[in-house]
Amino acid sequence: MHAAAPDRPGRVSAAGDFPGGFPASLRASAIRKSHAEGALVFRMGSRTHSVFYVESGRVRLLRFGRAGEEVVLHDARPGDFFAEASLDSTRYHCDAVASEPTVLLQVPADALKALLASDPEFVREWVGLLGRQLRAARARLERLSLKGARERVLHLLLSEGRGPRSELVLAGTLKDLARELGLTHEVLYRTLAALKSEGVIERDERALRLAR
Amino acid sequence: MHAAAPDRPGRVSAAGDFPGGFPASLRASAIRKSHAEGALVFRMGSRTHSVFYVESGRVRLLRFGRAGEEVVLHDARPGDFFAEASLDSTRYHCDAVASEPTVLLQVPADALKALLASDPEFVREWVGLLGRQLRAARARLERLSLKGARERVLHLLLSEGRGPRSELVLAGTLKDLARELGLTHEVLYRTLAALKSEGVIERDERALRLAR
DNA sequence: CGTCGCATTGATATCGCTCAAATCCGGTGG
DNA sequence: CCACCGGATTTGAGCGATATCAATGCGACG
Repeated sequence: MHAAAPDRPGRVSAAGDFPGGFPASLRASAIRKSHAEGALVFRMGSRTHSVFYVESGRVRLLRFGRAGEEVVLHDARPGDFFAEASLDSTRYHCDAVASEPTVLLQVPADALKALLASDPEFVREWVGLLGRQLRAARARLERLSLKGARERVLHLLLSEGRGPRSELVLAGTLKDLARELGLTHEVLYRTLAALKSEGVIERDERALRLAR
Repeated sequence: MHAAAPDRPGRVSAAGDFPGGFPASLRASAIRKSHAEGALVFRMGSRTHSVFYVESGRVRLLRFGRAGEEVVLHDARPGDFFAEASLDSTRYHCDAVASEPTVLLQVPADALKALLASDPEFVREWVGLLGRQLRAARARLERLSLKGARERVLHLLLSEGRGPRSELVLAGTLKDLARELGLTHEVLYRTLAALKSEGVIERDERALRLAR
């Protein structure tokens, strides 16, 4: 269920998909690039050329409805890969935008394919990475299919939290968390306040955990 | 965006994840097994031993909340793999239940790992499979993060439908579709009726499409 | 010190959920 | 052949939870 390594505390939207860090075997072909806040890393519909790894900063994968509503498909944080599923696709299927100043390692798709064809150890790492991301996406799916705000919060704690108290360290703001949970921030505030006053959870500066 | 091959019409919850069919290289190590309707293929928490391919029938991956609410994580149809993300995990993280009489090809994890370590062509197929499933899961995530019933239906048509009219052939019942969309069936019926009366969509025996 | 964004709380509106009932349809058995 | 049954499909009515609109406090930052 968990994408993160057991030695790290539970986090939200701040994965570090590759516990081992950036694979050494990819380093030679990777190009380091910096992006300013708001910069477009790639645009939906452009030809796929690379897979990316976040060294620092943050990149959001977005799609837009006709009314301009922005939907976050993925929120890549330091240690995450993104666009890794575009390997066998000819076009990017969403926009990638740096939501803060960001440094990326950009890996040409050709190099990655070559490595997959020649390095069994790397294959193992890469298949593991995709599997973890898939499980994480399905966990989020499960969470969003719950109806109530309270149930989603509790599900998040239970499935992502660490330790006997299901402690969860918040990576971003509560507004970010609200979006991750498919709620408005107002409802999340109220729900957390209610859970706290009922003695179900405890709140900390940057963490949530079950009370008992 | 699309998980299905371009030559097939858009479908819902009836993928066929592996356009090329069951990989020939896996056939030797695969075991064919039949399951009656309602049979448990594996249970959450048991040790991972195999990855599965649906020849015929249907398998649902389920998790249960404390109140017994059933959440469908995945609905595997003929041509789909499932539990493929459990390769590097030691325990299954959900239950797998045959929701109708089902024939599966069961592939021992060891055999799969061996193939990944030795057959570059198979690696390409497998990485492609995982990537498609990841994109499909994220598309569903995007859909569930939309607020209104109407928006979800339209998003489904736009993202899964085929051809100039975004035609979508329904694999199951409208109740199934409602669950896939995270709605009650009543709301889905009403929404479809409204969209139809407004001339936005057309409905067929087993298909939906944009009117225009 | 002024501004901006997050956090918080209040009031109201909206939309989907729940409960209910009627119809349709395929399948089954008498 | 027909009555009957169960499940899907529809439509209605009302409720409740979440969204929306608003206002305030607070801390960071220039």
